[in-house]
Amino acid sequence: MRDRKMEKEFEFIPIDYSDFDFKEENWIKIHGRTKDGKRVCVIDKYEANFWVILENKDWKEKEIEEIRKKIEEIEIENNVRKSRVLKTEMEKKNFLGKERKAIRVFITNQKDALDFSDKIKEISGIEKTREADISIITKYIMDGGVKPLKNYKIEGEIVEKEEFGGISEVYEFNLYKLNKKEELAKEEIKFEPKILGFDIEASEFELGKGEILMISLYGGKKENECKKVFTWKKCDKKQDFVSCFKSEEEMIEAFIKEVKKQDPDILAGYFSDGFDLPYLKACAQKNKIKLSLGLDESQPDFKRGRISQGKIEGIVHVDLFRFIETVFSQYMQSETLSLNEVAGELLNERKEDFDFSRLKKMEEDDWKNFFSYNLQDSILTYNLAKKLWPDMYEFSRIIQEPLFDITRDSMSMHVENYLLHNLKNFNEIAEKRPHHDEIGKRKALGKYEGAFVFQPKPGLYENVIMFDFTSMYSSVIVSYNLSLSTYSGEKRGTFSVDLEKEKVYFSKEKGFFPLILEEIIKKRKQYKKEYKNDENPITKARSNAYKLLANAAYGYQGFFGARYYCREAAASTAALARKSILETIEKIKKGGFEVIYSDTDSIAFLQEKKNRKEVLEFLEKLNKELPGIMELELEDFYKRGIWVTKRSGEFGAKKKYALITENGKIKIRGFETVRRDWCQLARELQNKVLEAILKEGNEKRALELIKKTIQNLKERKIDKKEILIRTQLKKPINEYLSITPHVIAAQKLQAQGMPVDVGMLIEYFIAETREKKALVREKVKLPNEKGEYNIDYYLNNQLLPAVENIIEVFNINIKEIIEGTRQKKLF
DNA sequence: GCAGCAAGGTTACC
DNA sequence: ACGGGTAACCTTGCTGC
Repeated sequence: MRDRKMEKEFEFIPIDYSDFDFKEENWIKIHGRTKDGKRVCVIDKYEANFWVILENKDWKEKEIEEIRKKIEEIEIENNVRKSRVLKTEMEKKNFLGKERKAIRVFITNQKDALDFSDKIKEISGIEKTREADISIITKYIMDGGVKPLKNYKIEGEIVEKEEFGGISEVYEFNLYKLNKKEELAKEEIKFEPKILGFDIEASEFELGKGEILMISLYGGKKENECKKVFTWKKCDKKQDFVSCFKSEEEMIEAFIKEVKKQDPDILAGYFSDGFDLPYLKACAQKNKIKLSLGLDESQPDFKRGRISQGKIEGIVHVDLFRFIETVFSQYMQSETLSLNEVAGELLNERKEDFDFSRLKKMEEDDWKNFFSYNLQDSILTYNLAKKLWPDMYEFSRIIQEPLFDITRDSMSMHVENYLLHNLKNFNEIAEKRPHHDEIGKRKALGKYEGAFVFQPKPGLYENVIMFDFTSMYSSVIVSYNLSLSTYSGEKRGTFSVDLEKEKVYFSKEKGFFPLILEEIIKKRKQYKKEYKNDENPITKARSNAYKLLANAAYGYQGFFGARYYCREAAASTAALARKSILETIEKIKKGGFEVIYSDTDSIAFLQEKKNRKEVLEFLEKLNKELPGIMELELEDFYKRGIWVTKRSGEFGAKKKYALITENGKIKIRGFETVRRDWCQLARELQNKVLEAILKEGNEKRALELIKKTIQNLKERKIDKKEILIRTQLKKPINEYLSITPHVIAAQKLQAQGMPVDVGMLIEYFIAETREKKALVREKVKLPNEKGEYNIDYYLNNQLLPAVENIIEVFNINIKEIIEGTRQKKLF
């Protein structure tokens, strides 16, 4: 029979993963492209299994046979199906670094693994079961399946229409049952995905409440291949990208048809998990049509989660907002992650303006603007997706998880998945994910001591040098072997760390977590070098992915939801990092330098009379004395630096300083200038004041700037947008115990009929009031409310606090200056 | 009624 | 439920006089 079947060999890029059950088997469906860009779907059988770890004792063969027999007899029956054990295999495995006797249990359906596991745990002699809680696709890849976005040579046979209950019938291309696969060398197939950006505009914000007014779709392999706005509202024939339809229903169907015609690999939206896609589905349902975007004609599937995840079969739906939020936000300058700001920062492109208050009285020109606005959103989304493609691609290949998950997982998940996919190199069985009660216990343990921060002496300094440790916490974990599997209750052959209340021990034998992390750090170095030799988006993304993984490893071990959570390891990492930085500070002092500041992994000190060569030689000497892979590097030489006092007390403020290099590059940390909850007026003034002082080395020009701004404020010359204060709403309005100005502003917003959601940035200003009011919140007004800004407030609560401590460095009291009585105090 | 401090709250640094 | 601790500094809210 078999030789009559069509066998074929082709090169293949796996892109999207899903699974299906057929009879008593789990199958993985992998959508992808051939080398020449044709769509194919490869299906691969997954032999569902998990592990049983036997108690640690001398086992007689007969006893084990009995246990295996008991396991093999277990059956599970639920509403959906009946499952059974297919076979068991004995293997020598490692669990948390220790050799263990383990039974691999093969079952008919991975989705029932936890149920089997529960029953098996009742058998005596069994210590625990593991890997029953790993998702089927992750487990398939862990067990040697086809890895996402790697290059393969596949030998397979065409799935005929009558096979597998007819799954190939709905497809317009071939499905192949995988017979043999071979992973090809690095990037033999140059793969550029076809991306489409999409965006909808609706009449109401609440899901499905209103109508979808228009849908835009933009992109292709090249720009402009698809450039469309679908609408059923007033159409202007002059806008050739607009297609008009008779109803919402027809518009949605035309959109689906266009997506099918374009046949993209990636459909990208911005906040589309939370808005565009579920809205589309709700409106399709309202119109009694199917949103059949999937390659198998299926509708998007919304997995439950904090925010739903919209999965489309065969096409990777990427919500760029989520990817940026979880992976990049901490490295971005943008104060919000709105499409406008993010596109501004990453692409130097902006959204178009549209006045939403026109929505109720739209005229022809308004519609024209609205269509154009809607199209621009899709263009930005497409351009962002193009820009971030190298990062998604590298993350997916390095972590070995499908694109869909890669663009949604948190950093802790990324670290965990990287570990899971590398365990086989250590013959390790994976640890389980903590249950609810375990998470509760972990959270209840409370905080442990963190980083050391040096108390700076306020002042303006010349020639400041900054050293910092490269990936400090990660290099501490690696150098001291700190992890769950190396954490030891015994003292023999161990290394000890003194924590606040206890002494903890770690084995000297290298554990898999520090070893995997060491590999990550090595690769980061290697690819950083590769990037420097060959600067392109791919080498940059590769180097960056390893950097992010290395930086997240410490947080992972201290995260209560982690499989490899180890509070002792996390606390020890912080303790040893503290010890290390304190020792280094002492050495720098002994080297004849004055240390000015230090936070966690960096040290700032004065160059004194040493030249740069001597400083670098000193750095080299320090490095030779550091343990393991720990490394200190030169961050930069600075021409000047300023540290100020706290507003309460005379001490130097931590986490607030500003530096300038010889080239005039300014680095500002912690000051109000970089805080978004201060008004623009105060931030800009502070920024200019810092710049003037750092550039000129004295306060003269800074004082002029301050006086001028205060004068403008008093003469009411300040534009409203400069005095707006923006604060994020962190929880629902009614949960606030203390009613702060931004809560009042949010209440007012709600009263105006605006949607108020957690996470929103609330804008307001402090206005003059007729009667004297004591509390700030009593003077709060929304930007669209009439009223004049409160001069007293902006002077005393915004401008002065922003510059007072900076000017104080020169022994000048700013209040006296502005009152005209200039007076220098004796120091 | 008000000073002084604690607590709540947000956003920064690394 | 989806990394950590350290720190500044705002406003409100309470206590005690």
